[in-house]
Amino acid sequence: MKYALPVTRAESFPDWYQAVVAEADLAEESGVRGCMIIRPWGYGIWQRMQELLDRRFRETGHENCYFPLLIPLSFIAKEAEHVEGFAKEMAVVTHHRLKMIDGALKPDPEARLEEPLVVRPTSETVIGAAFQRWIRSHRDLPLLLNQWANVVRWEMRPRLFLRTVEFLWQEGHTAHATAEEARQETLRMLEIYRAFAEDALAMPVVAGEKPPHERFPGAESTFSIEAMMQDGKALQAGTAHYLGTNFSRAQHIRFQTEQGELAYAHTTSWGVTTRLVGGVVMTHGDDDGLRLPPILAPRQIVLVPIVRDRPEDASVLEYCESLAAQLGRGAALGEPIRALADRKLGRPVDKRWGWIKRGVPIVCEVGARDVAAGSVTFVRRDRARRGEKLDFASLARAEFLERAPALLAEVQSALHDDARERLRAGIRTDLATLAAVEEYFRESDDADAYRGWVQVPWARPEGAALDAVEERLKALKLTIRVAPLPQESAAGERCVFTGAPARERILLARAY
RNA sequence: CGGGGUGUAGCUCAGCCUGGUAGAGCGUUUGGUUCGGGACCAAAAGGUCGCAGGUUCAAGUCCUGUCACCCCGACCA
Repeated sequence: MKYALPVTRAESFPDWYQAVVAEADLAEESGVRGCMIIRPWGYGIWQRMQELLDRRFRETGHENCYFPLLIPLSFIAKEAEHVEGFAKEMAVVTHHRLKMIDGALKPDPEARLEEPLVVRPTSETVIGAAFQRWIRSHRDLPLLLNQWANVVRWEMRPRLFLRTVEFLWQEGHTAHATAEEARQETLRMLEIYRAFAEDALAMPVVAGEKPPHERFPGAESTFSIEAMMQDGKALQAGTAHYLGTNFSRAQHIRFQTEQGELAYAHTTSWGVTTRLVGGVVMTHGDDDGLRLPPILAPRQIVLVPIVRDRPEDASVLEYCESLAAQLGRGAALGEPIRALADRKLGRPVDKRWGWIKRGVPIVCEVGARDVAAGSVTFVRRDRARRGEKLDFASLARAEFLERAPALLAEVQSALHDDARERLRAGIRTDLATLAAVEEYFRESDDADAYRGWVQVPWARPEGAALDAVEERLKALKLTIRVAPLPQESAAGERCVFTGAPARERILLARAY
């Protein structure tokens, strides 16, 4: 069987991932380690994510703003755990001028900055400094901000979209009068991420709380949504942190309460990144390339005119253009349909496979026969093949126009259903002992064999006991993903690590 | 930062051991045949061999230095 990609998922999942990113025109290496060029199709997907999320943020009272890329070193130094967490991966600006020295362009020693600036790895500290000035009274709270920005973390092992040195994200930062309100905000944003992943990305996730050693540096508690990729690994797809008063104490974010007393504000931060694009690839992609949920697809229906340098070409092109325009006046999934008549020069077969690989939900071919018959021939990308061949269907033009919204909705829910079933089937809950877990994950002949996740009872060990747990998990390349929310009672169960009475259940998985 | 690699045409790579006229496939362009389920034939264009030194009559090839990137570990959205 011949597929559109040079490598299948079964042959090598990592190679397959790279092939999709390249063949679907999502992104490419830039020549600077860890920094990627996001191509128009990949950026279009990110922009759709931005549009959909930004709407939800604004609906919940958040305002967008923008803070600087460069942060004084002294700002970062204020929160001790924060420094420790990020110090090792910081890009630092030390000079402001270049000079020709011995024939080479180098930083001018005379132009050394008095205080080095770091390229933001996240913005808690700069935004906190502004909060400190803006928040004086309980009337200034809550303060609900968000920014869309790029950040830099000097990661050791970059992979396109999944872990890049520079990445795009949104970071929300809020300040509240009480711990309770800040905790609610944290959970509210977690829920927005969960619903967005499920509804827009058709990517099923488990939302929950991270164990202490996986917390954001400086956070009181960290929550995340975790998605299961087709190789069984977990991908952290969004995080929300309750920061308590850690940052406000470090940065003197204080206000006068209604009673006139001085109190520290409780802050939160939350974010999702361009990693989500990689998550969509590894959730929905198949051996013919990307498959995009229609809500996310920059183009939902693409019409490929079958032209062959013949007089009838003009009527074919006109048929495509008018069909695309008509589709665009219709609506699907709550928005106008995004249709495109692909008039670019080039061979129709190449264009067709290009759109298949890019994951367009419905790819149409319109030739002279369709024009004559008044019909539309199309492939649903979510189930593109019948046997070895593309599964083309044909409908009368009017019928296609009428059915298009339903077809797109069907593709959206079919992708979601498939992924949801995979997540459900991929979580083992019946491994009652650590030995059973170890056996399950033990390296076999095929080290990358699909293993999925394991849910086990957990007593929340701390200190040395937690370190011991970490060490055992590390040997299996496992991590604790989250304690899923909402938690059912774990009463009567025993922690698989310590044997102590369980307090909750946690998910173990290999992770990206 | 430790270990292992790779830099040669737009892309993927061969050539290096054993120094002697710069190569292949894909892609691109042109012409022709074919053409609604990734067609075929022919021709053409395209490279200061990562960079800097050195050895030599002669360096892509040997030596030294340097830079970049990739893979495996520690780190991570």
